Amino acid sequence: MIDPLATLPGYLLRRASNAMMAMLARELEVTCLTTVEASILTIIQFNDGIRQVELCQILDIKKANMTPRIASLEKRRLVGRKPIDGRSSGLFLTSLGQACQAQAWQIMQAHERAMLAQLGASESVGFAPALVRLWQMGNPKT
Amino acid sequence: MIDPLATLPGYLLRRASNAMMAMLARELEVTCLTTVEASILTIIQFNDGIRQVELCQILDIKKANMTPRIASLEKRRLVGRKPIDGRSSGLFLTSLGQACQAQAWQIMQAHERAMLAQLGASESVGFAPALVRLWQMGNPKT
DNA sequence: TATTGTTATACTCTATAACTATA
DNA sequence: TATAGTTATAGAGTATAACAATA
Repeated sequence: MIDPLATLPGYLLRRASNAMMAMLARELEVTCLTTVEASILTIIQFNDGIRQVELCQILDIKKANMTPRIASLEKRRLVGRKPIDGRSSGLFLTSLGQACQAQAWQIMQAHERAMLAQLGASESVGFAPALVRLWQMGNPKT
Repeated sequence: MIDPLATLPGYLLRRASNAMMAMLARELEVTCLTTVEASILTIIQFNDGIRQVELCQILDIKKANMTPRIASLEKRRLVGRKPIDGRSSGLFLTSLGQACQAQAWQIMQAHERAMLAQLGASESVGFAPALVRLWQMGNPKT
C-alpha cells in the first residue's frame, strides 16, 4: 500500500502531534485532567490572578468555550475567582488545584523528556525552533 | 504574561500542527475540499481500487466515520466504486475527481515548500525524521 | 466465525451570534 | 462604545455498539 502523504512534513507534523497528544492524554488520566485542563491549571499557577480573557489569548481558545471549562474546574474545587472589577475576576488555584497541577506538571515534564529521548542529536537540536517558526508562520500578527 | 507551556516541545508540536492545518485548510478552500478529503482523494489516486477499510488503516479513521465521507465524495461525483466481492468495493477517482485531486495535490506540495522555506538548514535537516520517530512512538504496533 | 460496510448515537472541540453588566 | 463573561446553538471530528450481508 502506497502512502503518498507519508513524504509530506506537514502530514507527519499532524500525525506526530496527534500521537503525542493521545499519549499525554493517557498519561494524565491519573490526575482526572484533560490536556487542556492541565494547561489551564499550569498557566494559572504561573500567572496567579490571570483573567479568563488572557487565558483565552494564550491558549487560543474562544471565550465562549472557556466559560464551561473554568466552570467545571471551579465546581471541582480546583480553581477559584477573586473579583477584579464588576465584570472580571482573577483566577487562582485552590490548594487542591495546586496539588493537582503539580502532579500534572510532573507528568507533562516526564512526557517531554520521553519525547526528546526518542530523537537523535541531529533531530532534536533544531526541533523546537522549527516548531516555533511554523507556529509563528500561522500567526501573521505580533 | 508568562507562558510556561511555550518551553515544551510537545506543546509547540500541537500549536505548530494546528497552525499549519488551519493554513492548509484555507489554501484548499478553492478546491472545495477539506484537508481530509484531499488526503482521501490523493491516497485513492496513488492506490486505485483501494477498499475503505484500507483507507481507514492508512489515515487512522474509524470505518464508521469513513462511510459518510466517501458517500459525500461519491455524491459529488469525485469518487466511484467498483465491486470487488459482495461486501466490498474498490474505490477510484472519476475524471472530475482526478482533476480535483491534481489541483489539491499542487496546493499541498506548495504548502510543504512554503513550510520548509521557513526553516533554516539546522532546523529542516532532522525535522521529518523527528516527526516520524514521534509518530511511531505513539504507535507501539508494527 | 470473521470481515466489510452501514446506521445510530454520543461526546468533545470549535465557531458564531446575541445577550448582560460593567468600564 | 468597548470589554468581560455568559448562554445558546451549530458544525466538525471522533468513539462505540449493533446490525446486514458476505467470506
